[in-house]
Amino acid sequence: MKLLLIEDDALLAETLADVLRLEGHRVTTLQDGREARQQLSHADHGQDLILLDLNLPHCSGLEVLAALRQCDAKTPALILTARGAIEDRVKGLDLGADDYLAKPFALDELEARVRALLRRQARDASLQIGTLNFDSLAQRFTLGGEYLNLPPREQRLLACLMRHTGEPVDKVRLASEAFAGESLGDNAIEVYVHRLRRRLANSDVTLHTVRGLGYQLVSS
Amino acid sequence: MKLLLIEDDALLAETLADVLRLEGHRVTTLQDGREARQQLSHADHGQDLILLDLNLPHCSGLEVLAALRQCDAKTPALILTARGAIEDRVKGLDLGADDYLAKPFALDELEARVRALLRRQARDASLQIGTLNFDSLAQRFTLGGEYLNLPPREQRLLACLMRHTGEPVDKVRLASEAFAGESLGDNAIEVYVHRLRRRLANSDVTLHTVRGLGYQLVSS
DNA sequence: ACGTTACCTTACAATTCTGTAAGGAAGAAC
DNA sequence: GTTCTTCCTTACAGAATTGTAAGGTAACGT
Repeated sequence: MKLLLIEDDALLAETLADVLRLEGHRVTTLQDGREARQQLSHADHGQDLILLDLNLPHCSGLEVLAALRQCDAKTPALILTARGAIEDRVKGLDLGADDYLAKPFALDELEARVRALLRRQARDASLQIGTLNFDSLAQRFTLGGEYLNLPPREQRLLACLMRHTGEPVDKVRLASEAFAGESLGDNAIEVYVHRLRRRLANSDVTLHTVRGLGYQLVSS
Repeated sequence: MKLLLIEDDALLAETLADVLRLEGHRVTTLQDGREARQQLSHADHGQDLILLDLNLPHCSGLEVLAALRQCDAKTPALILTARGAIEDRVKGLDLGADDYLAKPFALDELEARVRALLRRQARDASLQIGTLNFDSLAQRFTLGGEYLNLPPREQRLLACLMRHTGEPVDKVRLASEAFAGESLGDNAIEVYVHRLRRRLANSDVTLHTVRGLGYQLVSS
């Protein structure tokens, strides 16, 4: 995931960026408010999450946020603010921030909040892995540009796996997430997996089994 | 908006509930953890936002949260927790909470956070008409609380109609939006409509035909 | 190596979905 | 009214999906 960190304290910025990189994200940092505003004032800035300090040189964080929300209501923004500045936080949330963190904060907490925001964002984005795409608006899969018509059970299975791209999903979880409220035969999921694999053959997407942990989609 | 406040301190609960009611929300309160878990462990609890104290009698707030997320990944949950219990907050966020507030907190801040969560929720609102609901996360329909399993063609037809709730959708549009890239028989859509109607019979949702303009969902 | 467990594959019958066609009903236009 | 058009309903055969069972394979622990 691509994160943009806007923070004028260079030391803090580097520390945070490192922590987030360890979590597997690509992090860009900016020190200057005006620059940030410029970069965020067109819709395709390409970021998945903005971390924004409110106290910036040249242009306050609130202004940056306002500029961001003017052209992009979707990308989540997490505000970093000095403890006690409640007013600012309230203003920030009402301006369209999704969350804030009061300095000083525990790094664990930062990570947890970033995870929470990215998880939520992942819910609405159209899911993609390799040439396999799930358009959440049209409710349809495409594979290599072609529509992929799946029976309901396989569709739910695949959608669930795509929602958890990168991590293996075990059968119990699949049963409760993808087939909630439906009766499932003994080895039903294994059979669905098998049938899905047949459809995904000759594509760049493979349904790996992670023994003991579940199934996982990977693009080769 | 309907809020559920789960907080064992009766005095605090009433204060908060009053504040939120002043903002125009309908607030229900619960004191007991076990009761809360029970009420939230089926998907159609009907709440728009859960405010959850972690320190509850009989059943911890984290358990309540886990039970909620088991059957409903959608409804935002805001955790209320004692200041300093960072561990709990991190756990809560990773369990699927959307936000937390450390006690004691300013009422302004509570209001701002509730607004932020409800605003966000409105963005990815699930489609609803009468008791018919389309959960865009789970990719599933429910009708009167029951899952409604539809064949792919009927599912696309219904999803398309729900996306245009209120306006009639004509056959050409249905063909291109719901069945893009698929060959359609002469009167195929009429047949699908007929089959869908059979399934929606005995519900509060009707599929009206607006002669010359298309089909339209209405809740009676 | 052995047994155990988890997972794979296959096959088949039962069910459900799909396309097509044909005839009927209802509204609009004349 | 009549005619035309649009939409409804029904039925049926072909196709696809689903549940189930049975036997196979591969990884794992001891």
